Formats: sequence, structure tokens, C-alpha cells
Amino acid sequence: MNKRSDKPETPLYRSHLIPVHDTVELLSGKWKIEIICSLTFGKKFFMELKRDVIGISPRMLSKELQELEVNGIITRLPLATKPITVSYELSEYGKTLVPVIHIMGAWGRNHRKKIIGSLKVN
Amino acid sequence: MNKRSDKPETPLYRSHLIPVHDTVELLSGKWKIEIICSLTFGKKFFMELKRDVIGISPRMLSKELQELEVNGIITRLPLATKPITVSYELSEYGKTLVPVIHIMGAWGRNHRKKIIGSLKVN
DNA sequence: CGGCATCCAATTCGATACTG
DNA sequence: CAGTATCGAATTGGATGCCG
Repeated sequence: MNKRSDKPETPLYRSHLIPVHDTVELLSGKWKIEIICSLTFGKKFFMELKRDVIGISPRMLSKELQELEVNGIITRLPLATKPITVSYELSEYGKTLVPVIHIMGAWGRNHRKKIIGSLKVN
Repeated sequence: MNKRSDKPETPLYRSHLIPVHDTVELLSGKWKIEIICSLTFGKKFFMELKRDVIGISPRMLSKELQELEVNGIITRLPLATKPITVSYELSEYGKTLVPVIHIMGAWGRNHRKKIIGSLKVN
């Protein structure tokens, strides 16, 4: 206990709620983070993503890619091959989201340790 | 374009997926962020929270508070009044989550600006 | 007052089949 | 190959009433 104050130094004002929700919702889809993860390693074809993201159906992959695209996180690059192929990549803007995800992951990793530790009393 | 590399300096490895998901899911409930926001201003009674979080039903408030409690984010403090009253506060551990939320909010605020800007072509 | 049980509405997700 | 359409299952959230 090195602190007695009840309040954190940085309260969360109501004006912050919407932006935080935006970020949470953008990442809330069941497969979004995994898709972004795969794309941090470079450009991928639809089919490669489907192989990377184990268990995803084409329906969900398509849907979540569209959501990421309208948010500017990824760029869709259709190629005039035969049959058509489409590759996706993280946009420069999308890359600004990666550090945020890392910070969330760091907290989550620590949280996992804490929760598992708190179960050892079983 | 000050960079030519396709890959971000910090890829997201698959080992990061679960911890990131943990953090997202912890914040994914419809009212969780707002509850945490309210509690960053100090201890609150159940009833006060219900007034603060406009539109929430007692059922949802109770449910989300429980989820935050089992995750160690908040502390439940029942008082032996008549009738019983219960107050909630952010735990010291829960306060470690606040900076993460702030970072998510900062990204989201910028994202909002970007998205709204991209609609001005309407 | 705090919170649980029940029931219903809405949203999300999965499986599968189909098209250009 | 890269999606879309359709259907059904599962999850999530809301309204309400009851109880200690």
C-alpha cells in the first residue's frame, strides 16, 4: 500500500465512453483480432487468411474483413486473375492500432497470471 | 510515405491472441466501461451506479458487476444497514486497467475524427 | 435495497449451398 | 477463388416480478 488516495490520477470522464466503445467494438468480432494478427505479417490472400484463421467460415471471414475495411484498418486489393483473387493488407492507418492491441495483450497476459494464481486455493 | 516496409515493427504473434481476447471480453459487456468510468470517481452504492449508468436495469448492473468482481477489477462492500446496502469500488488492481482504457479511448477518439472526415465527400 | 428468476427480443455466429 | 444467401443455433440484452 504505497497510496492512500481512493481515486486514480486519471479518472475516466463520460466524454471518453464513446471512443472507448468504438475501439472495443472494432475488436469485438469473434475473429477480428486473429485476422489483424495474421495481417501484421504482411499481405495475404483471402484463401491464405482462411487457412491462417483456423475454423473460420468464408461468411464470417468476408464479413469481418468488410468491417475492418470500412474502418480503414485494412486495404482490399482485387487482382484481375482468373479466377479472381483478392489480397488484403493492413493499411498504414491500421498499423496504428497494433500498438494499442499490444498494450491490451500485455495487460491481459498479466491478468491471466493473476486469475490463475487466485485459483490455486482450490 | 516515410516508410517502405510492409510489416509493422511489432507483429502480433498467435501467442498474443488469447490475452488480447481476455481484455476485449472483459470490456465487451454493454455497460462495463461505463460502470468502470463511474467508479474511477470513487466508491459508489449499487443505487448510485444505477443512477449514473443511465438506462441500465438492475439485472444487467448486477450481472456486469459480478463479472468485474470475479475478475478482481472491483471490490464489493456489503454494509449491514437496514435494508442492506452494497457499495462498490475499483480495486487497486482494477486501477491498472484504467490507463489501458485511456489508450483505447485516445485511439478511438482519433478514429472518430478520421471516419467522420472520410464521410465529408457525401 | 440489492439481486435473482423467468421469459422474450435482438443480435451474433455457424453450416451449407450457390454464383460470377 | 472470393464471396453471397439462407437457415437455424447460441449468445446477449431487456422487462418484469418476487424475495430477504
